[in-house]
Amino acid sequence: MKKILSMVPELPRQKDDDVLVFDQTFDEDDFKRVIRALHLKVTHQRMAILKTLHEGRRHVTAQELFEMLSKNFPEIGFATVYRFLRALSDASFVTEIRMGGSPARYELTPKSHHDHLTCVKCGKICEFENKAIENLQEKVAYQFGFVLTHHILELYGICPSCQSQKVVN
Amino acid sequence: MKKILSMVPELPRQKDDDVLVFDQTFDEDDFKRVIRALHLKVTHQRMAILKTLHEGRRHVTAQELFEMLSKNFPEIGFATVYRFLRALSDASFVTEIRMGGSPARYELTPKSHHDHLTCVKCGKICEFENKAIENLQEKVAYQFGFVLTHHILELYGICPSCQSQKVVN
DNA sequence: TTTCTAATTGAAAATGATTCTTAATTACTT
DNA sequence: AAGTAATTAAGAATCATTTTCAATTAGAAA
Repeated sequence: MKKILSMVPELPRQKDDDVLVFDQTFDEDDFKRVIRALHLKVTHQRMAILKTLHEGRRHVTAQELFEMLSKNFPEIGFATVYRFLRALSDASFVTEIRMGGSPARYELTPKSHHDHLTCVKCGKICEFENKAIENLQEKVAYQFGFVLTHHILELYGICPSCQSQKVVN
Repeated sequence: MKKILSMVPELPRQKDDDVLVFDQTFDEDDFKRVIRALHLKVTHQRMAILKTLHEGRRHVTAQELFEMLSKNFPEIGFATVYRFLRALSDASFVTEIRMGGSPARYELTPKSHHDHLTCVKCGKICEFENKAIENLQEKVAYQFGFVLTHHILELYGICPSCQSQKVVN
């Protein structure tokens, strides 16, 4: 039972409702189950994509994923990668993160939902979960008569190490 | 083929820290001031872009803006629109909203910051401001040692009128 | 006002991410 | 093992956006 701690640069001070998020682990059979749940056939390519998403770095772009896959799987096409990522994210098995105009990044949807705190200087991504914020979001939606389906919360700022860097321009 | 109806569809129940947001008004001289503040020359095109942004619908795409401009200004090119929107948003005079893979939408940056609540069925956009959420965001950033620069909070859900619609599919 | 020059423009080409099309291959029936 | 519908790789197509470039223009200087 391997726990993956994604790119958190330095241990933040933990306090009340902010927690680090860990991924669950999957084996081959889980992947097959995921693919079948989408009413799709189990192919080498799809297995490889899920495996790579699971084992590799978090928050990868479709291009990065394609390049990682190409090493073990030279004949894979990126249309296949995009196609399957699309299917996975439509069904919420992966989560798509979009920032600015840059390419979308993908990760296996973590069990417990989390949001991102990104450094605008170095691009470091921290993850957090904050129930208090989520409760307030529900409250806002309720006031407008909406039923919430999901949300995107992306915080941007300057991380500790970039703060202590000299401004060179 | 989703129509985006901007502005607030029905008056939401107002409660404590959620408030509707209204833009300030600008005149020609204000526009000139904005352009000069960017160290750019005052041109017909730039004046027209600001005017249209100010008078037209909120949350327009560059294409929509281009089409609105074309009516009074047939020879304008969309490179000009994109170019100036970019300059304006780099300097935070306009705010860029990106959702999913669809084209960016722009609005003159409102005095008071607000976030969006979007209906996933009809695309209706409501705006809200919630200081309590923003305070919590600062708190999260502080816990990670970050200094916040900005944030994106997009809530998605089903609006009252779509909730009461029969499911056809 | 006229002159000058660097900034700006429109048009079209270029780019980058993503999606579609195709004929060939493959997974899962029967 | 055979049949067939789904899937594939490759590349073309698309879509939003950016860049290029020669021609025009804003605004400083004379």
